[in-house]
Amino acid sequence: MTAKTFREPLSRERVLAAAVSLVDSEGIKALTMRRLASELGVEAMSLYFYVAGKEELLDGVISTVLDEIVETSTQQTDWRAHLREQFLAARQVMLRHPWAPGLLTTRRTIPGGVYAYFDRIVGTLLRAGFSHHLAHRAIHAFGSMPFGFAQEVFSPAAAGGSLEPDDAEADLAAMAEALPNLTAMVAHEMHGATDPTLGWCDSQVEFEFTLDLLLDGLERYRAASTSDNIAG
Amino acid sequence: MTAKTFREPLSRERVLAAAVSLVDSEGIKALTMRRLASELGVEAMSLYFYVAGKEELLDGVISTVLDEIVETSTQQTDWRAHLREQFLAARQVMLRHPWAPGLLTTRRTIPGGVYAYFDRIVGTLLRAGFSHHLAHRAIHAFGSMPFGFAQEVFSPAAAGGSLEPDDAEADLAAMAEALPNLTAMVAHEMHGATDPTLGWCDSQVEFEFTLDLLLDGLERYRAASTSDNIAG
DNA sequence: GTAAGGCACCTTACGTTGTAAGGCCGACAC
DNA sequence: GTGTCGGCCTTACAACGTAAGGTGCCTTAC
Repeated sequence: MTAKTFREPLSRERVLAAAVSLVDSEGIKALTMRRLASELGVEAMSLYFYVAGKEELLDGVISTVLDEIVETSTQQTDWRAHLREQFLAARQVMLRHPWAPGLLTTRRTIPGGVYAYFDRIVGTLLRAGFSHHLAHRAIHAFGSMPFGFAQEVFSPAAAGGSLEPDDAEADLAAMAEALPNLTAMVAHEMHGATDPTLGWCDSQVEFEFTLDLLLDGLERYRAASTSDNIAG
Repeated sequence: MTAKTFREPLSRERVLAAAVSLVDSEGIKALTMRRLASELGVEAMSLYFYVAGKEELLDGVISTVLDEIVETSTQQTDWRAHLREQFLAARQVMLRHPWAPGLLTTRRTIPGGVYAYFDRIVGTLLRAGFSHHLAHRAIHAFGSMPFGFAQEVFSPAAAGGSLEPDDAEADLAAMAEALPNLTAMVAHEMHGATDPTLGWCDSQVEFEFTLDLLLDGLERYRAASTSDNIAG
């Protein structure tokens, strides 16, 4: 029978999916051609039939993750609610793949699908009455918000490392002296935390705060430009 | 004579400085232990006398760049003007080392000096009347602004790559069809550009726009909290 | 003087990586 | 049967980070 030796034929999709789940479970450093191949029950060089090389593999991995964002849809009609939901969904995707932001920022080519994704966002803005000019600025203002990782620049755990900040908290008293403002802030925040189990910093809340700060600020510009009829 | 064979002794500073200038001139991929060593007229293993390994070398490179930011000072007294100047200076540093943002986001340990840097920022906010809570939010809201690379998530040239977006502009007509909003936006922006030589997108202007959007939004919260006396 | 010790650097070697070059084999065409 | 070709494998190589240990020179002690 062929059943014994039968093997599901490879495909670009299978390779990329395997890569994503490998990185999810063992970190970005585990993603080597040999390792990925063995994960698929295949030799390393066989992968080159489906991806041009390691770089293209990484681009593909990113695109696969981005597709997860694009697939999310929203029923919201108000532009702010729409983008808010969109960006929060993006954040959820990135929380599922904490390594993705770091990988994305190191890509030297813009992975396919990014343009289409941004086109949709610009479309939302234009339909809401944004001028092209203000839409452009809005895209910049959002920064990495569309990808859901605006203020998580430092998230060592996400990159697969430990959370220990370089011996910084070895001597807490010394830290309080060297960093009076920071320690005071943390102390106040811990004390005032509504849910102590969340720790002193709920990054979901912070994400939404920043998001609303930007959306509200842009709304002010939009309202002003449409009433002045400066819209481009 | 010793003059002929004399060689300036190595030091951690010299190694890191050489690493920075090597990456500046040839990109992050050129930074290998062997290459860096040869740049210093030395063998690869000799570097291990000054840095524990490649990872620690990269941490050191980042810290060296961050030091450039910390060294900048400002005379501004208004909190907004102060932070604005601070962040704009950070941006200038990052423009000198376009590879730094990408490297920074991949670090798994928080390089030394980052805490001190943020402590100063928090101090500025507290002195301006920010509550600890709002100061905390402000830090999050700024995202990567303190490092000067908020909206430059995609800057392929910065990573040492080419600017070609993956064959995307191979067929401009097809692109216009697939990405109507984006192409319309670019078209409008190019037409309305005050200085055509800058291209359609002056990222310095965009950086300042976003910065002011955040600063103005936060100022509204600050003013409200101090007048309500919720501060603290 | 000379011997000891150690700093600063070098030599060699190993395992791992990405990938170029080419081989093998079953499926299908004629 | 013979050819063609898609799909996967074998072999090989250069470059990487770095462990282990060696070497030469300078300082210090006596």
